Amino acid sequence: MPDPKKITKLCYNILYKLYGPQKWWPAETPFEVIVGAILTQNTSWKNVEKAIANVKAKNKLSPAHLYRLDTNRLALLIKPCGYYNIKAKRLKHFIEFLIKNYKGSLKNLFSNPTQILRKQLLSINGIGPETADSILLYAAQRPVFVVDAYTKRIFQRQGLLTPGADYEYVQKFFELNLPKNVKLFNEYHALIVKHAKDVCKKTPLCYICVLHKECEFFKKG
DNA sequence: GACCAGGCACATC
DNA sequence: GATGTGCATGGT
Repeated sequence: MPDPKKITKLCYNILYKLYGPQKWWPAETPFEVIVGAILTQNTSWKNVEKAIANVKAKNKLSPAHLYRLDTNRLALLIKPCGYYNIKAKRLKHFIEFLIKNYKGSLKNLFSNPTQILRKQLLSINGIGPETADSILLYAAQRPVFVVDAYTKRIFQRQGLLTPGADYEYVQKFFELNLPKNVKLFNEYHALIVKHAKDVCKKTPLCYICVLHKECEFFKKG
């Protein structure tokens, strides 16, 4: 097994060279990041865009507006992104948490240290590890590595992760082998998603795998 | 008409 | 603790 520090960095360099900066998260405000993070659970981003556009069109994209909006009406607005009934409830759960504990202010919520903040987010019904970490990285600008199905799939195929690796294990694999840097983590996760959608899915042996086999670490190994 | 998409909570064993 | 299931639309 090649040095994981070198491999994780090399992977990043290959992806960045292939696709360039991804400019994530695609949102205008931190609050929009959070809404998008909940709506994109097991859902294509295209559908989430439609749902968010509907909410914006009704001028409801703020904690105060969504707090007052009836859950069933909210569900209809976000219908295009699927699971709309459960996602309407999940959005409500987050907003009620924010209003009750932080007077509806993200700035107040984000004044917490990263680990406290993560625990608080995870305590909200409907926010699991990936959603929490997406909020931490892309809305609160914390150096937390976001793991998703793509990340596991790609790095398992390359033999860098064991098939059974759970969320925490995969996250630590990256966090321990990369410099703790918000910009790097931001770009890395975005590049993995880009790669998975563009190439990895369409070929039996994805592009990055091929490049890896040609690289010096695999030749030595 | 299958199959998948930037997960999560809950039931059951 | 591991595994199975419901949630649902829109694109390929």
